[in-house]
Amino acid sequence: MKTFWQIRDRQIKDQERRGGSDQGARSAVTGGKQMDGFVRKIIELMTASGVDEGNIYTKKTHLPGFFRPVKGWDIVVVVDGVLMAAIELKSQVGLSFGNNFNNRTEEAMGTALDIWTAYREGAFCTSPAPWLGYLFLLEDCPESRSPVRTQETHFPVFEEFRGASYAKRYELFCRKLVRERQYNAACFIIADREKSNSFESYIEPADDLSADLFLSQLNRHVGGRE
DNA sequence: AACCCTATTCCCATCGAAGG
DNA sequence: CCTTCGATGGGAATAGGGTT
Repeated sequence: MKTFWQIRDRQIKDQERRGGSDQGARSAVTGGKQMDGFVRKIIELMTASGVDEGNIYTKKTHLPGFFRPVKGWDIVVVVDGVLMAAIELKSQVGLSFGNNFNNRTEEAMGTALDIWTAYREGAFCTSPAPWLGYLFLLEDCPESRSPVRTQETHFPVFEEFRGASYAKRYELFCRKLVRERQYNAACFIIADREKSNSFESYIEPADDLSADLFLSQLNRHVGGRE
């Protein structure tokens, strides 16, 4: 968590120094890399449990899609030409929850549909079904915890969305991704920037979306020891 | 009328592949 | 080797509709 907030701050400073031109807090994100700390940690845990580091890729991770030619994943594990796992990491910070929630959900659903269809069409040759993971980090703040009104102009929305905050919407989304078998596991974390250095720098709102469960399932699949 | 929510579009640093 | 091109990704400006 500390790395995440540090990198955000650094990106802002870097761009100011260059005479930055991004709008608002965009400077903190256009440089990417925010999730590098999580990437490192996940790799660390996989190698510690017996996965050869040479089989874990964070660059050149493009996998074929069905609806689009390729999609680069954050982490891909390939052993002897067999696709073992692919992981996406996402984060969202700031106030524009409505539009960005919409964007992230379309993206995650689309990515899953794209790769599973490609798999069905034999894109991964003799590979058995890969393990897909989705990790989402949301800023913990009043705006992400406040209820969001739902518009029900023609038909009622599903009950679980009524009075749900964006944090709740993301939690439901992650859970549904797993239960609909779009991803094998999902991890949902919320973090308060003010507590970036404290012992309680993050919260895992749901047991079924915990980091622990996510990582142990990953390790089990890639064949490492637990 | 003020406010809130959603959809669309744009932003640009970065990286890697392709082209010269 | 250098330049160009294209894709990526988290966020916000904007517009438009609805709600209170």
